[in-house]
Amino acid sequence: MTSLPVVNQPVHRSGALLDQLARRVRLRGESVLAPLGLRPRHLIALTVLRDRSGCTQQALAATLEMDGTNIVGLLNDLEAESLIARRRSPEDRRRHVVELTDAGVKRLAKAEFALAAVEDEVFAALNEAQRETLYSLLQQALGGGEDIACVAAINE
Amino acid sequence: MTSLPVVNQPVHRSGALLDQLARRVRLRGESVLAPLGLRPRHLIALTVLRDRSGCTQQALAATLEMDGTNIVGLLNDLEAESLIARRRSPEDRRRHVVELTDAGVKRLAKAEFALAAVEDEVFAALNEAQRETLYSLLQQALGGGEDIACVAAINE
DNA sequence: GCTAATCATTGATGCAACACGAACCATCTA
DNA sequence: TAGATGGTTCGTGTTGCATCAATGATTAGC
Repeated sequence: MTSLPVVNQPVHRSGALLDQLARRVRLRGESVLAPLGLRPRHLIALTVLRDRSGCTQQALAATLEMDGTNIVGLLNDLEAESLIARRRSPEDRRRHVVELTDAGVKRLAKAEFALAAVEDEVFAALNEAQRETLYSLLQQALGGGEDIACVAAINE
Repeated sequence: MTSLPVVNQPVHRSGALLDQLARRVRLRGESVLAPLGLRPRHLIALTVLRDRSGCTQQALAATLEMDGTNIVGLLNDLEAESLIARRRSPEDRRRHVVELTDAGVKRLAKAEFALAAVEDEVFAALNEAQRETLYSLLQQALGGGEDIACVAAINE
């Protein structure tokens, strides 16, 4: 190979940091979300569904990387409050197609608004531009991964 | 006010994304870490301790935002494998000062090396520069927060 | 049309990560 | 000397999952 001076940077694993930061958001977020009748994972599910409405439960399980049985319970919670709706898929009537309802969209917006203070606190050390950068990096990292699974599931 | 076109961006809450991405890393990381006798939270603790060796357990509890009693158990695990050492603080002999041992540093490096493949997979959609940006943003966000508590605890 | 395989659902069981409280010892502080 | 504080131990409870087993509805292979 070449004699390029391989920089050999000290690796910089983000995993632990990510975990820790997520924990902080979750801890504070829980108490903020509670009055809205939501838990962190509900919020995640709603967030995912906003972008990918019309997902199969299987595809949802894939993106959330959760067991199918747990998805059922989670959707039960959300459906009980009419935040999502399950329709049977026309092509394959075994499948349920999950969609965000208007109420769901509103509740999600409400939750995000309520979380503003929380994120301000957790991300206090970052300025506006940095937060935006962080957001788009996260979005990109997540989007690149299992997105395909969901889209494929829809299009097939 | 001015007639500047206020962009009114759609808020962009990173919380849910952060949670979701952290979950992915954790899920994959667990199986990689297991052979090393570590769990995710051990890795987090070691990571924190690398930067802030000589922390009081209280300060550690603050940064990790964990209950003091659980810190004890966590440190017991790490001490049992000689990855950390507890010394009594000279100024206040009630306090334990926690330090990373050489073995701890090595094990941590080993773990991070083992996690390379995991992060490559999870951050596949990000290039090298983006990953580095993400890392420093996370670092900055975390450092800005409870850091003070730890440093203050040491310096007082 | 009979027989798999598949999707969603329910229920049971279990584990691990905590939080929380009570009681204890050693130590510092007033 | 009395009271607060840091760490430790133990017990208890909760929650977020995974996992396994069983069922009903549907589709697909032959």
